[in-house]
Amino acid sequence: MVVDVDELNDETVDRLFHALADTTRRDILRRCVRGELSVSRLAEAYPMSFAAVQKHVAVLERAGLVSKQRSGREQLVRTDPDAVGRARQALDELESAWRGRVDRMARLLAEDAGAEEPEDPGHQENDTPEGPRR
Amino acid sequence: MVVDVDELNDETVDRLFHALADTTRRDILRRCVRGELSVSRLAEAYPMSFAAVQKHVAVLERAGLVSKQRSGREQLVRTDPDAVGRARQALDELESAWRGRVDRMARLLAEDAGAEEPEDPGHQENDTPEGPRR
DNA sequence: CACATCTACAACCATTTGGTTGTACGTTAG
DNA sequence: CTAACGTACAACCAAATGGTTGTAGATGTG
Repeated sequence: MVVDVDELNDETVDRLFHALADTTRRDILRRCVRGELSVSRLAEAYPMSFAAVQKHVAVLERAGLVSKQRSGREQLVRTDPDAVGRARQALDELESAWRGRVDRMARLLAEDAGAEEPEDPGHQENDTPEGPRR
Repeated sequence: MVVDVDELNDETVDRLFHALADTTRRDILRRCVRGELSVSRLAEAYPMSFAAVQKHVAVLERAGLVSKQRSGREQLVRTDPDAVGRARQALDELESAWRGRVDRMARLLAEDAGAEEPEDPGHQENDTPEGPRR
């Protein structure tokens, strides 16, 4: 769903996967899919304090997985339908390296190509091996 | 293929996404796709110590994303082609929550149903707060 | 109005994470 | 055999994470 051409930079993907790497947060995502829920309503479902759930929602929000909308004194949380699409895209970019999706693959492989290539879109790499230690 | 009916429990998905939530580790995955690399070879590519890279590889290994195979005095790392498939499956399970229903109508219905403890088809209903631990 | 709710946020604490250095051990090269 | 290499692992450290409690500000309700 209109998720394709975006460039997902490292920080974005970091936040995305980090947000997904917690059972409680994934459960919050599932709950807020079928309808907006207030934070306090959410908090009732988990064996932790309101503040803790608030923090989890904040993590999801910074990752772009949910958004909050004020309604009176409540803050309604709803998951962004395109969000999982972004995570999927990040996986696609990984998977394409060996699943043969040629279009993205070229750029990903170009970063190294077995020898030394000046282009390094993904990661800072020591073209001059300055010695890993120290 | 060969990725379908597996049960992905919470811990597994936690480890999977956590392993993916780091730029260096994702880069290691990409590098080890095109061929096995020894850990020390990998370590040359990053501005950190050998031991640090070793730890990253260990995280990827516990997540099932790579496997190591001894070859002489070297330990060759290669990524598991099915691994990203497992991550994708975890996303599928999230996405199916709102892929399987007509979005806007679902939200309208959910406003109502959500107010009275809806059954939770497809996931562990957490209405009894005993939920995820860490 | 008084009061209960819902939220925001700060301060604090224990554990984990991501990095370091140092040491030990097996394996290959000279 | 000796030396260099590749690895494993322990000990240590700073910072982030995930949780707590407490306080305070808006907002709805009697």
